[in-house]
Amino acid sequence: MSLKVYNTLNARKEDFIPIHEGKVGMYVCGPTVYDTSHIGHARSVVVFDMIYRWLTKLNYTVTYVRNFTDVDDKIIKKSNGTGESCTEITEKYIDEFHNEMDALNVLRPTMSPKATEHIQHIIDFIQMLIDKGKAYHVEGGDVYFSIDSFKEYGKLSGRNPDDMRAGARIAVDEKKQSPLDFTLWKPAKPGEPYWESPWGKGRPGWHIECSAMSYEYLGESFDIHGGGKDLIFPHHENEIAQSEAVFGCQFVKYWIHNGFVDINNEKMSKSLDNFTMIKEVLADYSPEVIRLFLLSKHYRSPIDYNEDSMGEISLGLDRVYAFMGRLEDENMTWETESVGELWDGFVTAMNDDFNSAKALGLVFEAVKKGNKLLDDAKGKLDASGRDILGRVYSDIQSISSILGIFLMEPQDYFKVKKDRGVVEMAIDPAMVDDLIVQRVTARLEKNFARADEIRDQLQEMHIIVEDGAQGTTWRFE
RNA sequence: GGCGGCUUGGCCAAGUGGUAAGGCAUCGGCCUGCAAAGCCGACAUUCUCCAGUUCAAAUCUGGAAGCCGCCUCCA
Repeated sequence: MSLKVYNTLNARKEDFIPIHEGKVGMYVCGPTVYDTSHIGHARSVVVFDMIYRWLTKLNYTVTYVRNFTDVDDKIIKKSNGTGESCTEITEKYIDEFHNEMDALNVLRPTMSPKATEHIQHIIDFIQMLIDKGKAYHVEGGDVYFSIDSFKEYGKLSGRNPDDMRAGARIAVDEKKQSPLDFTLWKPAKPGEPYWESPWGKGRPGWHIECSAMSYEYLGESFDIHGGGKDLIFPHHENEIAQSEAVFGCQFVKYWIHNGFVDINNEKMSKSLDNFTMIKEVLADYSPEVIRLFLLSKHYRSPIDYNEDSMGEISLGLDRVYAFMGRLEDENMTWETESVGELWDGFVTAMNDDFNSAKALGLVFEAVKKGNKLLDDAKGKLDASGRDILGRVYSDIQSISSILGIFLMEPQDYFKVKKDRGVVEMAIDPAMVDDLIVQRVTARLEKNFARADEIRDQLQEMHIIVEDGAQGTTWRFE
């Protein structure tokens, strides 16, 4: 049972066979650091984090590179607007990005290179393109890639250069030999950041940094290149053109692209003013709820962010933790050697193009079965029951290390949730405990009217009372 | 205009040609003083529609309708 990956390049699922046995080179396009990251960035990062973890679990030695684009027109524009230097801006947002991704329990890539730290590599790369007749330098300092020099242009996005030439939406630039040619190096205007180059003072275009940096860290040819669907054209198409034009061999074997996050069924856009930032989401939901949400649909499908979905996801997470809590009450321990049905199903799901949605379905199915087993045992689990549940317990632990969820101790999870509620609702826990004690007393005295009155009172504070075998507990709804 | 994708129960959603996972919600039941939690049962003879291939199709082919994305910065 081997890994299958949907490859954008061939528009089908393919067996994953790395170029070098046992090793995987993976490059994912990171953010342009000129603004706060939104939930869409989080999806891409979390999805590739899951992929990275899974490849590692399959015993591949993975070199995972995710860049920061820290030289760009948008950064310059922001700098002109705020008065901060470009470096101040990029460092601020790189820090913020790292903090937010750490909060979301995302593993750091092997390398996180910045474009500005690879200017010489970029210049060398452009020079190689010029030397091979694939790029040209025009008066004024621009260097363009020549589309006509690369016959396979369009193979990733399924576009035909002739059709595109006819399209009215391509801006025509007098200096370009063909309207489709794109910028490799652009001259600096007064006041703009610049680097010295054979073509004068200037800065790199957007696409070239990824070709240069991926070559630097992963070589001429590597296994996986990822990013959001929107990058297929023109960004990734142009990367292929640059790299294959220079090296004459296949740039990337598997192209993986994640789908978008919609907000209330609408695309995030400036005009709708509905960009939902990661920090806002983190303020409302726990990191685990966010990860669970982002992984609850297949990574290539669009996913809709809205309050109802997040509420449902949150309930689902409670359910899993409640089950884990029950297992721990039975003194289950983590036996790494023991592998159960759940893990086998999980492996199959993950090997089928990283189907985390299917995998999560399996977890819930196991929770349901496990709960039934516990109920049927009525507190007296036999050896076979303990064995089955022990495997489920271990399997969920293993799964948690891949999906990056279900990582907490159940009691801690519910405590954190409760603490969060206490702060948000401005509740005094001592007062709640006092009411609970009063209610317990009333119940002992069979004063059920009083007991229910107290419960109603707590209910108004969004507090649910639960009379369990180990006594009465409370939680927020 | 060019390219691509999606359409599965009230909602979200998985689905490998062999007869519809899972979650949320709802309705019964067990448990409970009553609840909550948990469990059990019910809940799509059917997968947008039409036609075709096949012993067999949600899954393949052709067509129609609706929705969405990319082609300009975008995860």
